[in-house]
Amino acid sequence: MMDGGQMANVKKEAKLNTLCYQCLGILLREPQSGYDIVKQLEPIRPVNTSQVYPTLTRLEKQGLVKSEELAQTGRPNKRVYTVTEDGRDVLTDWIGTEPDPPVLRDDFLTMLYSAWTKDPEEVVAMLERRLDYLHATMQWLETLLGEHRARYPEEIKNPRDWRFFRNVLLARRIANFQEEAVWSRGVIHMLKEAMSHD
Amino acid sequence: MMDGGQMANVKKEAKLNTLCYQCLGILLREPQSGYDIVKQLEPIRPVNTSQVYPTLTRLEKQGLVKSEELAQTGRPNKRVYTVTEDGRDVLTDWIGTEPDPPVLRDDFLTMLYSAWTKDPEEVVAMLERRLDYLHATMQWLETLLGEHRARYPEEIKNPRDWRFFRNVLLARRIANFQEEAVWSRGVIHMLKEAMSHD
DNA sequence: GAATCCATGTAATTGGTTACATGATTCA
DNA sequence: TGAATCATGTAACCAATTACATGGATTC
Repeated sequence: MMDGGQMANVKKEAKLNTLCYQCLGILLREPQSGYDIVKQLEPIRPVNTSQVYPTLTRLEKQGLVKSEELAQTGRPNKRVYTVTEDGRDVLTDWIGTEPDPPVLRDDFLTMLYSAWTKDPEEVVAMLERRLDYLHATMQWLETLLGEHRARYPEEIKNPRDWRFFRNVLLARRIANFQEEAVWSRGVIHMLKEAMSHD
Repeated sequence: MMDGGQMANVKKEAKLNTLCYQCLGILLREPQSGYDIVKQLEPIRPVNTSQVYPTLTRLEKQGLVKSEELAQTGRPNKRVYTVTEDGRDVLTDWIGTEPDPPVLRDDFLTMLYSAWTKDPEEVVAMLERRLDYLHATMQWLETLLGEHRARYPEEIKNPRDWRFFRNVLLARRIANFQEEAVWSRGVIHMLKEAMSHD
């Protein structure tokens, strides 16, 4: 309050990376520890503790989050982080700005890129294993989505509640995997067609 | 030929990253320069020259590619790289191994994750701008795919030709964008529904 | 006259992964 | 008895981006 002008400066100087905004977003839903964040972030963006802990320390130094030690019995103490007013402002100022184009890193597709050097049968086998992976991941995501919808049947309809966006973002990922499964089956079909003409 | 045993060792020691395999794959299609690789890689995986040039130097030191200077008139000389036998072996040995799970980096989705802090109208505006981006990118990819299919109508049917895989991989990216566009319109619809009930 | 294309690189910095260190509790 | 979960961190390394440097040819 007293040094509002200085705080505004801090806000403008801060150039944060994606992980910072992801941490702020997750902590705004509910205050929690670095360990919790890593687990919550797993379905969206796998990240290591060795990256999260220093990030939280940095955010605290910048005054965007604050923390307090929470004593626990039978397990190690927790350091629980909460988003400050400044942190919330930095996050909401960022939302709506022009994002960088999305980037997909997928070694499987890199392999397919040069799969013309392989026997078509081998490529079919690769795609079939990929389908197994896609189905397994989809089932996991569908379980998460089902639980979410069962637990918050009303909140997921309210765009002012974070559960609305968790609902649609989970649905999007599932649709994405579904679409890749359809495509994979199409490519398998094309490969088998071509093989039958030899 | 003389030191085949040593070469086999080199092959096994080499632990390459994704970019290395992408460079080997692109050079196996056709020998070309670092500059060419950056441009060819653009629709799949945007990468800087400052990462590609050192990578090619490293691959050459490992004997996986070889290069020769190509004199040009009216423009700078080119260093054209070609994949060696060892390089081809390293690449084909890698294809078919278990790939790391794919990772999507997308700041737009990170923004949506915390978009419950914003007015639903603002979120609708964000999604509509996203649709513009999606349509523009799709049109670009569809142009590339159309040209490819027109130029190689026979080759794209042959799974022993790299053009087959370029065809299906481009189609996959387009389907992906298409699917996200459908999803975006769905979310816009849900937001407008919720807004009308206030 | 300014911007873009062609062409190759180095240096500095940030982002991200892997390995290491510690230690109690719970479950198979 | 060994593995997994909870919990926090540091150190070393590899991956990737940004900035810098150079310079002729072409296009607007």
